[in-house]
Amino acid sequence: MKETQLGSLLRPVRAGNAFEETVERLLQAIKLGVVPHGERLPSERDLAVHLGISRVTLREAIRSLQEAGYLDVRRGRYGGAFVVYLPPEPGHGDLAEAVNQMGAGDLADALTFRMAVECGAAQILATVTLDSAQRAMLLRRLAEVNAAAPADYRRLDTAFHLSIAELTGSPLLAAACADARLRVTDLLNAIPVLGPNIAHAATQHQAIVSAILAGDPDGAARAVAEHLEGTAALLRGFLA
Amino acid sequence: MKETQLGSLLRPVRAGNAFEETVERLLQAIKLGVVPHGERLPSERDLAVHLGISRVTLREAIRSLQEAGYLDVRRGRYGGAFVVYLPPEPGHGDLAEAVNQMGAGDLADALTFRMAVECGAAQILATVTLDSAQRAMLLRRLAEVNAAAPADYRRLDTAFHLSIAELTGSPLLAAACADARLRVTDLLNAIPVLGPNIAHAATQHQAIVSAILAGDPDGAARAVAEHLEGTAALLRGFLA
DNA sequence: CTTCTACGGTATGAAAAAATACCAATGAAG
DNA sequence: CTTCATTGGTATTTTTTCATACCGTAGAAG
Repeated sequence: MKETQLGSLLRPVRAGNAFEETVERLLQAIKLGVVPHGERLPSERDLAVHLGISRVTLREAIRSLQEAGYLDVRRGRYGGAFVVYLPPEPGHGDLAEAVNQMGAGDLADALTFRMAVECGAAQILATVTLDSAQRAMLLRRLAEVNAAAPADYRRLDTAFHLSIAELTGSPLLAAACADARLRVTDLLNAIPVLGPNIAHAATQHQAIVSAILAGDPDGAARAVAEHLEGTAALLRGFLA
Repeated sequence: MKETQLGSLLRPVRAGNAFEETVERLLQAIKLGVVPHGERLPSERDLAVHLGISRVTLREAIRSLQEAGYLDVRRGRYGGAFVVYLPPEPGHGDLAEAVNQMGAGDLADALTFRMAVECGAAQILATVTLDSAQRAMLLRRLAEVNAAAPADYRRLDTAFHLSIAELTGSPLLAAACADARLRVTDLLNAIPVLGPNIAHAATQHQAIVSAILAGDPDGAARAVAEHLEGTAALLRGFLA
C-alpha cells in the first residue's frame, strides 16, 4: 500500500489539548446559535460528562469564553453560563481574515468534505422510509428557514442541514456533517445574506426535501450538490 | 434549535485516552495491511509526530502490541518495529464476537456512515477531471484487487476504496473514509471471501471506476451504494 | 423569613501525558 | 576492524488533565 494511504490512517489521534478543543467546540455552538443569545448552557457537571472531559478543564474553557465576552456566568440555583452573543450583521465579518486563518488549501478541503458528507446524508435519507413525525420535522425545518428573519437565517439554515443528517439515525454521520459545517461557519458569517441568494436557496432547499420525500436518492444528492456548489461558488467569488 | 442537535455539537472532544487510541490505530493499520507482514513501522520519533502524541505514550502502545505478538521490535540502526501479522483465513474470525463487541446499533451506524462518505467521495471524484497519473492510479488499484490472491484480497480492496477518497484531494474526506472502513474491518475479516462474491464485487468495482472516469456523479454514487449494500446485506445475513 | 437545593467556586492530590536529555545497541560503510 | 548515524531504551522534570470533596450563592417554594 502506498505511503499516501499511510497518512490517512496514521494521522493524529489528538487534534490538540483538551482545553483548546473545548473552547473551540463551545464557541462554535454559540456562533452557530445552537444555544441562542440569552439561553443557558447545560450545567458544568452535565456538560463535562457530555464532552468527556473533567469539570476543571471545562471550567477553564468557560472562563476564557467569559473573559472574551461570549458568556455571562451566574452562580446559585437557576444560575449557569448564559450566552451573550448576537449574530454579526451579515457581510460585516472579515472574510479575508477568516480565510487567512485557515488557508486556501484547508478551505478547499472543508468545502469538499462538506459536499461529500451532506450529499451522502441526503442520498441515504432518500432511501429510507420516513415516518410521519420525521416527515413533519423535515418540513418544519424547511418552513422555519424559509420564514427566517435575517438575523436568524444562518442559525435556521444550519438547523435544516443538520436535521437531514440526524434523521438518518447515524450519530457518526450527524457528527461528520456538524463538523463540516463548523469548518465553514466563519466564512459563511462573513458573506452577505442577499435577497436573491435567499430566494435561490429556498428553491434549492425545497428541491432537496422534495427529492428526499419522493425517495429519489440521485435527485436528493444532486439537489444538495447544486445547493452547496452555490455557496461554495459565492465564497470563491468573494475571495477573487 | 432542538436538543437533538445539541448532541451533535456538544459531543465528546476526547474519544478516550491517548494510549488506548494509539493502540487501536496502530492495530487497525496492521490488520488492514497498511503496513504488511515483515514491513517496518516509521521510527518512534517520526510516528509520535504524525500521531500528535509524545514518544513515551507511543512506546507504551507499541509495547502492548509487541506483547500481544503483533510487532517485533529490534533496536539499533536499521532496527524498528516490524509487523508480525498474517491476515486470518477469511471466514475464520469470530463474527458474533466482533458484533457483540460493538453492538448492533453501532454496526448500523458504522454501515450508514460508510455508505454516506464513500458515496460522497465517488460522486465528487466523478465531477473533477482527473489527470493521466490519477486515472492510472485508479485503474491500477482496480487491476490489483481483481488479480488479488485470497490472502491479499481485503488489503487490496481497502486500498482501492481508500484511493477513491484520496484522489478527491481532501484529507478530511480521506480520513473519514478510512475511519468508516476501520469500523467494519473486524466484521469484514470474519466473513468468508467466496468466489461468487469476489466476481460480483469485481463487476461492481469496474462499474464504480467506469462511472468516475465517465464523469457521471449519479452513476458513481449509485454504483458505490449498490456495492456497499451488497457487503452490508452479507453482514446482516450472517448475523440472522 | 426560612429552607432546600441546584448551581458555580475552590482546593488538593493523583494520574496521564508531554518535553527533554541522554544511554545503548546495531549493522552498513569505509 | 573501526566509525558513525539511526534506531530503540531509560530517566527526569514539567505540564496537563482528572477525580474527589467541600464551600458559597441565589432564588423558588413553603
